[in-house]
Amino acid sequence: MIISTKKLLIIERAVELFAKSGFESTSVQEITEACGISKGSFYLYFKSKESLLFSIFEVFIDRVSKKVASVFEMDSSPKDKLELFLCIQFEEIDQYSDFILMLLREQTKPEDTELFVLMQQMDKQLNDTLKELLVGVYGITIKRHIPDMTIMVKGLIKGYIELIIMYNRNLDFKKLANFLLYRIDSLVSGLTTPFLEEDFILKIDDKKTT
Amino acid sequence: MIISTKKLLIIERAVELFAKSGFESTSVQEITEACGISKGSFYLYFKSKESLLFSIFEVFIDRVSKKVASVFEMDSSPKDKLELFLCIQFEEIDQYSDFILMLLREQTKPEDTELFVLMQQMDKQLNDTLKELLVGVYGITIKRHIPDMTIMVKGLIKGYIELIIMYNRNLDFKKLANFLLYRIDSLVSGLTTPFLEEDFILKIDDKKTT
Amino acid sequence: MIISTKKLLIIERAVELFAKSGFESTSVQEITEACGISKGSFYLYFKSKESLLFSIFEVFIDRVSKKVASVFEMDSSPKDKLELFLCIQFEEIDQYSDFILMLLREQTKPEDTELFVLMQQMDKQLNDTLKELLVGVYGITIKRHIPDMTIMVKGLIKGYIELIIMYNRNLDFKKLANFLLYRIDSLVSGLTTPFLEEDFILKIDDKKTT
Amino acid sequence: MIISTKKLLIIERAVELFAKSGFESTSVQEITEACGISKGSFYLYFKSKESLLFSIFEVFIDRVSKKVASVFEMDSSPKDKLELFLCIQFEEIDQYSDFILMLLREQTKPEDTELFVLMQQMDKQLNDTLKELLVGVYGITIKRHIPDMTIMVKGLIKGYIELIIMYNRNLDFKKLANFLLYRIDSLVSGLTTPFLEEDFILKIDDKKTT
DNA sequence: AATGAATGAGGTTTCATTCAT
DNA sequence: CATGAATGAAACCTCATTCAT
Repeated sequence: MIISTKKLLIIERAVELFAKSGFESTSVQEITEACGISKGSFYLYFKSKESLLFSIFEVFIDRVSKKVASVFEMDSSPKDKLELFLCIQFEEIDQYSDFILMLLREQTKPEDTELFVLMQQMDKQLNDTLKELLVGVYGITIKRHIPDMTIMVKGLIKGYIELIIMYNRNLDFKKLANFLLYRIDSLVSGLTTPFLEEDFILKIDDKKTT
Repeated sequence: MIISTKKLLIIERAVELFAKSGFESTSVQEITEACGISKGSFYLYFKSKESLLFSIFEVFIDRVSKKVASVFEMDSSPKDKLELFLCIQFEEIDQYSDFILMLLREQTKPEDTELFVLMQQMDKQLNDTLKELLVGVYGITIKRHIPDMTIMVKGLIKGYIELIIMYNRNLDFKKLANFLLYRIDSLVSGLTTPFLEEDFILKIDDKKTT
Repeated sequence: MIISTKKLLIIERAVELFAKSGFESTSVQEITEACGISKGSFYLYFKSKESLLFSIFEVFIDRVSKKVASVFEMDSSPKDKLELFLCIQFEEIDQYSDFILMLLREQTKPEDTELFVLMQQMDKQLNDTLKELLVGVYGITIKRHIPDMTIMVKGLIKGYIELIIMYNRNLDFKKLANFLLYRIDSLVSGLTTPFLEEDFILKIDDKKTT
Repeated sequence: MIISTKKLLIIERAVELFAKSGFESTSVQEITEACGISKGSFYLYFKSKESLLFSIFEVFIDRVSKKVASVFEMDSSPKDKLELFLCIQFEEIDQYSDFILMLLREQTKPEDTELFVLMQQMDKQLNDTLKELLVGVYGITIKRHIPDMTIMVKGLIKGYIELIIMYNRNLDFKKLANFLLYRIDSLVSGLTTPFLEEDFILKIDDKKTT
């Protein structure tokens, strides 16, 4: 991931503009104007408007991945790792929140798009990470509940992220992560029969990678 | 809410197309072709492309509202009502799922749009309903946890809805609702100190209505 | 000129609307709405939107012609007739002023249009009338000056009509006609060499009728 | 007033087309075809079709203003200046005649349009110029007759201009100006009681500038 | 590397007119 | 006589992209 200064400039300005008005509604013209460069120059750095979106996403994923990786390299208890992981989700998404909101809104579905693939890879990565963390914390007995737990933990995270995004709330991420840790505990302790089959997530993620 | 047959036809086809390709990326041309009518006819039934979006939303809200209202009128235990409520969310959103996904993706932010107002009203209504149901089930001692519980329950619902939407999974909504009912039980029983203040949701919803 | 009640209703409402917004910018829809009839009905009475314009013009010409004819039938001095003629011009055009203004603005040039022909016939009629009146007042010696005098008298009339039209001024038409009578006298008394050839107007009007 | 070559090309071709078929009836398509450029290019030079009209008008006013200004700077008798002024009116309007005719026909009334304002400013300027010239030639005793004289002189000019415009007559402008100079003399010498009040024009022009 | 003029396909919308009822 | 749903051509305008300089 080596990116020229100019390319980064375009990415940064574009993130802001996309966040404000959406992808379709932001013209290349507006982007180049915001960068103080010519329209022609844009195509020197990006093959198309869509490829810019792709680059933005790449940069974002790169950042999150690095942070998550650092969590695993740390020498702390599984629970602390899970808590840290939750915290990172909030921190990162807080920074890119407007852009993420745009992505949610605009990303056109076509399942073959490069961008879509990227999003799915990211989701799979998130699923894997969560699984590892949950098994780390609750032992292998949790395994049959992984699909449900993954969905539910992601749901809880999303619930609070929406608050951050939609209402620009400044929340104490550390406290929130700690709070959620105990909610996850509650959920786990109450589990009996899983709703989803054990290999549910697996199946989905397999579809993604093939 | 009386809607002519033709208008309803357009709405239905449009929901499908919007779901597939997004709002901006679906042309009026495509919609009318899918309906087997002329481009001019479209504007007989809708003032503009955007007003179609508005109508779609109205129809959706109308349907959900009626169903939810029927839950409250029923003569069953609070828990059954909550379970039924969860079930309705899944059923309804299953039907309109693709369209909802599109809405999430495309709805341009401007906070003054009629459409945006409609969405917020719907959210407030959802919050109120949830609150009433939760208090019904868990008593007034739950009150200080209402903001967190609202966010979390909505998060759990969203988690599974995403499954439905993204992967077109046919799930057993009744079983899912029952499953979630017990998860909510677990969450409630583990609650200690709230993360959000008691009047948090209130504040947000107030901002919406003023 | 026998016109059905409904047809007259449409004509009247259309005159108002055309005057307000112009011909091109007034839709048949608006006209029929103003009349409280259906769009289909319009085409029962008029072959097309343009034919409506034609009808309006016909009605207007019919009115002016009748009034002018009555002047000639009167038993008064030539000068009084000329004065009366001037007065009629102001009165009539005052009534239809807004519509006339629209006509000036919008009438598309194409020299073959029925409407254009009608306008030219009307102009020729005006020229003939003026000629007869001027010769009546100033004798046959005025003949060589008829082209110039026609142009100039029409110019003077137009100058004041513009005042009426553009600024909605309520002027005393009788006084104005009398005032202009003396101006015409001044002009005639000062004439030496004509600027236009004697048969100038003739040539033009001939072109019109062939 | 610096205008790019291409912009000027569009203006020139547009003037011709507008003159032939009117503003509303001339499509941007037709204009660009006449210029040998693409539809998209048009919007590189003009924000909208209406703004083109505005530009055309600006160019025209600019030209006339410069010519009129040069008359005042000349070192000749007042009468010669008036004659020259009349001549310029005919010359300029001859060149833009068709377009002017279109303007008369199409300019939609709304009194707040930028274009409308421009037209009124131009008229006021014309009134002021005429007043100055008339006072220069006939002395201050003419003052109480200025409103009537302004209207009438403008009427006379218009009478002949219509000839030029409607019938594409090539007239000898110098001879015509000289001819009209004597007609104005006649009119002035015959004046007794004014028809319009002395401050009439003033009032109107005041309304224009406020 | 950088420009910006030029393109043209495609978008939304309007509207005069027709025709089955 | 009357209706109003339906049509489809044509209008204005936007925008991603290309290319000669």
